[in-house]
Amino acid sequence: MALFLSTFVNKVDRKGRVSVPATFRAVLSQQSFSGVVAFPSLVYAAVEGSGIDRFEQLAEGIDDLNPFSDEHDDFSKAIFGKAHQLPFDGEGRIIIPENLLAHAGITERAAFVGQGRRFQIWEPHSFAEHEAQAVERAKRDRATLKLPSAPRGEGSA
Amino acid sequence: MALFLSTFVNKVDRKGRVSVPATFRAVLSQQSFSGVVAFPSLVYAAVEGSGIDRFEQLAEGIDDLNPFSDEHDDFSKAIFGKAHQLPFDGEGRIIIPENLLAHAGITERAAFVGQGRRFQIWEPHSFAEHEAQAVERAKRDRATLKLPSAPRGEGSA
DNA sequence: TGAAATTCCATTGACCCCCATAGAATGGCG
DNA sequence: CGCCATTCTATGGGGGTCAATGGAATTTCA
Repeated sequence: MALFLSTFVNKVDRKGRVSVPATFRAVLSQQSFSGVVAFPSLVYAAVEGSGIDRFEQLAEGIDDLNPFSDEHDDFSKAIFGKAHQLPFDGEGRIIIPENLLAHAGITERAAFVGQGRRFQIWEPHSFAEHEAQAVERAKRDRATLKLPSAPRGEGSA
Repeated sequence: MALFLSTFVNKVDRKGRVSVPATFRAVLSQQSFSGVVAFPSLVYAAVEGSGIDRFEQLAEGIDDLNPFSDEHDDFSKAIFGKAHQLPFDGEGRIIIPENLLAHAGITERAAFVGQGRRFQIWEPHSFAEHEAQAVERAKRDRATLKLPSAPRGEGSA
């Protein structure tokens, strides 16, 4: 299994440590860096997370664009410039940096939301709100959404 | 066989365990994750189930489009964020999480309904109701149903 | 030397593995 | 053609293990 699935809400202790869900850990700790790579979401009040592998892929992708374009530069600053490598401690916990916590409004609990190849970390309440809307939109757009070949999640037989 | 066929009603024991029908198990346990991937149906009071393979395909496809677009973010949250990996125990049982049970209204019995490439899990009574209506609709729309070229006849008598 | 951060140890509660049983299905053999 | 032996599926329960969490001990760095 190499997917991030489900949503887990874990506690942030007074030292700022959070347990990364065990199933996520299983995916992450097999990669060349044993930990989480995190950066602020460009659109949400949330933290984007993934393993280092995906990040390396992303770097490659960006390099394939025009390396000297403005786009490239902006993107690099927005993502790489703000990304952090967060190593696991012995028990599989990480410490999320202050600025990321602030960006997501996280204080004592953190919701790890699986998104397939990546995941997000939210403040549980703001996630609940966002999720409700996301599900509504997904429900509405379900029929028209273009999915690459694969499983039609639902609907017709 | 690589299809989920037929309907089986199994018991949910007091620990929340349910046997997955053996024929379903045969399909699922060959995949890279030996168990069920389940998430709440967007349209029915039922649980959608499949193997991890379908999900990996889906994740890959979404990822290939635009890794950081929010175009599919709603969909990801509605599906991946609410999906659970339910591993088989030694006897081929799974534990369906509380929120999924609630979504489907399942308490002591669960109906596994084959749907070809995927399956659904229903509370038996609400399934009976749903099925009756589905049959009605099928009867009514039978004339307009189009099948893609496929071979006919044979199969089950 | 003091503060912060990292490693180590302890607790608890949920989950998973193992074993046991009954009934159904299967197959072999008289 | 029917009976018995074997296997497999569905089910129940007990105990060991691991994940999540808290705090202490030790290290690091200014």
